[in-house]
Amino acid sequence: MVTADRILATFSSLGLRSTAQRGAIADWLSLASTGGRDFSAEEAWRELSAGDRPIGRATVFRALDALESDGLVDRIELADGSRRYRVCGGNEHHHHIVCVACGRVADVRSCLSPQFAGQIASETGFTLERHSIELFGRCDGCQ
Amino acid sequence: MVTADRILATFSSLGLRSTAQRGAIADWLSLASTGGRDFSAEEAWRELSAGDRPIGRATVFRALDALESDGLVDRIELADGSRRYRVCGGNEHHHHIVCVACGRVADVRSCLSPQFAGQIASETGFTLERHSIELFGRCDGCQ
DNA sequence: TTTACTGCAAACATTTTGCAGATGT
DNA sequence: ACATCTGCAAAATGTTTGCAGTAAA
Repeated sequence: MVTADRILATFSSLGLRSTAQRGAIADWLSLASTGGRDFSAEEAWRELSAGDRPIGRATVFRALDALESDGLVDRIELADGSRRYRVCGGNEHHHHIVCVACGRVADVRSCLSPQFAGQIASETGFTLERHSIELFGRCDGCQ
Repeated sequence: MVTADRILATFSSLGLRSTAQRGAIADWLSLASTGGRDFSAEEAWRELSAGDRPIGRATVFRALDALESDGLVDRIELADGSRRYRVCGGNEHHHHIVCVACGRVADVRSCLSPQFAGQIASETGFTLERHSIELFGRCDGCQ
């Protein structure tokens, strides 16, 4: 769970000013984080704008970009090509598993085994630099 | 390497008629397959249309959809969200590694270790159904 | 008072859709 | 003949950009 203050602090550490809009974004993201919720940029913008005081679409996109570059939020590219975000608090390297029934997302710490890179090298001649894994399954509630 | 005939046969096995356009698409894809090349739908359309006889954009998109549903071509969702295709001949489950320097793509047969699913289950409570892995590294020529 | 931020609306890139006419079976 | 395909152009989607005005520092 990531507090609004921490998000605000991240903005500031990126050299970005503290504005009312970023405040609203921080609040909203903190809530999303508490719920373990993932969302699209559009979705975030729509919900933020539904509130008392609307906010520009571009503002939300730009904020999300900034936070993602910092690592505070993760961008998840689903297998169908849709792009989603998730507040992961800049934790160390991890992956995500998406429930095919209810859409819930959980963090996964397990990762490629160390010998995997060696296997790749001998199989393809490539050296491995980065990887992204998207997992799909069923959460405990949906099995 | 996948022949144009095989692609045509795939169309037909999907209950799709054999048309001049699908013929041109089969030829082009077969060539791409020989070169181990990956491409976006737009790219395929542009090159196909550059030839003697232009072809409709939607036609190419629809053909690619059909072939992908059959598994003859793979859709690769890159980490930046861009979507690419690659003729993989309906081979069994595999992944892709993309060279960060030259963009070359290779097939990777290595996969998640068998105990991975168990690890996931104990860690998250999810059962694993599917996964997609995108790997990024450097090919032998670019190291 | 300076510089960054915001909102807007337009641009953008890519994909999908509806439909009338062409074409394969 | 009849159902499917095609091409077109329009709509849709989701994101980015340029710019003039607003607000933080």
